[in-house]
Amino acid sequence: MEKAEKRGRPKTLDRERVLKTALMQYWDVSPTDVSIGEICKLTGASKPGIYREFGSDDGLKRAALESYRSLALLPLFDILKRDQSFAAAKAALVSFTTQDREVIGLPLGCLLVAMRAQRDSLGSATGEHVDELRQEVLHAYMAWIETAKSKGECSSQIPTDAAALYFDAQNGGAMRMQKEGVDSATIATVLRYAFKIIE
Amino acid sequence: MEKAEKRGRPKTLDRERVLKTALMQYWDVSPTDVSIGEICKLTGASKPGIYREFGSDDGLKRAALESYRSLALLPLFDILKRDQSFAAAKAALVSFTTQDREVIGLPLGCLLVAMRAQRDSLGSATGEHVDELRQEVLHAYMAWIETAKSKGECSSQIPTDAAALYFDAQNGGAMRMQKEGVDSATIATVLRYAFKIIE
DNA sequence: TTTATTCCGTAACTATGGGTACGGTACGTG
DNA sequence: CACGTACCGTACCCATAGTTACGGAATAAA
Repeated sequence: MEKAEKRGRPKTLDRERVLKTALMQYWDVSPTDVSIGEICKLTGASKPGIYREFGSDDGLKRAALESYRSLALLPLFDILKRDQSFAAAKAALVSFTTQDREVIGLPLGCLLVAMRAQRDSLGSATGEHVDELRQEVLHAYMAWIETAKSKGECSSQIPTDAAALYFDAQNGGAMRMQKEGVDSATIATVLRYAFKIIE
Repeated sequence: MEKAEKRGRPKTLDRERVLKTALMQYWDVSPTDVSIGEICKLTGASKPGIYREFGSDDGLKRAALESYRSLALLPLFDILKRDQSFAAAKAALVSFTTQDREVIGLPLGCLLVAMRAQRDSLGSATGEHVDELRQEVLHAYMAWIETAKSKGECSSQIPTDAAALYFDAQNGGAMRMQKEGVDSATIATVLRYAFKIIE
């Protein structure tokens, strides 16, 4: 229904493989310390091949970040949107954040957190997408908190936007600790204390 | 007593100026996005001059970080060591963290936080100093918390090391928000909520 | 089989940045 | 005034990384 026999030389570049490899490298190493050449070595692709597919280094990073959204951000949004008590959601956040990454084969830390820290060293397309995702995350927290407030499960004392920044900061702190080698149990302890405050 | 008239051509390189310029650039821009050449342009020094004085890029960064300790970390330690109530210290931390940087002529954010985020891209001397300062910060928090516990101003429920990580994470989050443009009032609100939890 | 088409990948180009070789210069000393 | 000393800075080296020019190869259509 789609792979109609096209003219010309067949494409051999494995887009998915390049994209996944780039994502994992950016995530595991650092978005600014992985070169196109490195991705080529790891995937067997050629540099012009990658440029044809993604346009530029910026384009590849942007595409990888978009993949990251599907892979790591959507599950977070899912927890926040799920119909459950505020306390249950907070507990789910703690487990989600501190789950054993090795078991699921994903790197430590958070790519969005890393990219935010290097916002100014990124290309424009990637940088702007970072901003968009950050807004999306904050909006998700806000919607969640508003719901909790309306159900009376969360004090209306704290402004919703400040609370969203607070939760986002806690998550960012946890991701950083994870990357720096703090054990999951300690991170979970810290998070549970952090999440007690808003209730 | 010291500046005995030495033989040879007099030194013209202004060490303090280079050091201060480097510190401010690393702090304001990013420790990994400021080249030696840039420092030269800004100070009028020559590259070999800087290499003679600091040995390497790593040496200059390390020296700048040490300056940062005196300038920005010591005041923090001072607050934590001061003989005051736990609540007063927390309030002092909030004001210290959210003080108007423009007034005192210092960049936004925290150089140590930025360097921790790029730990692996730094030279060995700088990287190791980052680790040392991080330990020093955590120890300062721990000593402070232990004192508060002994005075009964802080619950002994939470493990001291987790509490130290918690305070450090809050400070890091605040520094990041500041750098991303969140206004001081909002940051202060977030911090006050964060600091309520431990009491 | 020829042609149009589409993608391939080697081998460059260019810019940046850490680092230094080396001839020169400004002093005190004899 | 010549000599030793200590620092100066131009001009270069070299590695890395983003990017592309270009000749070639593989396919469908004519």
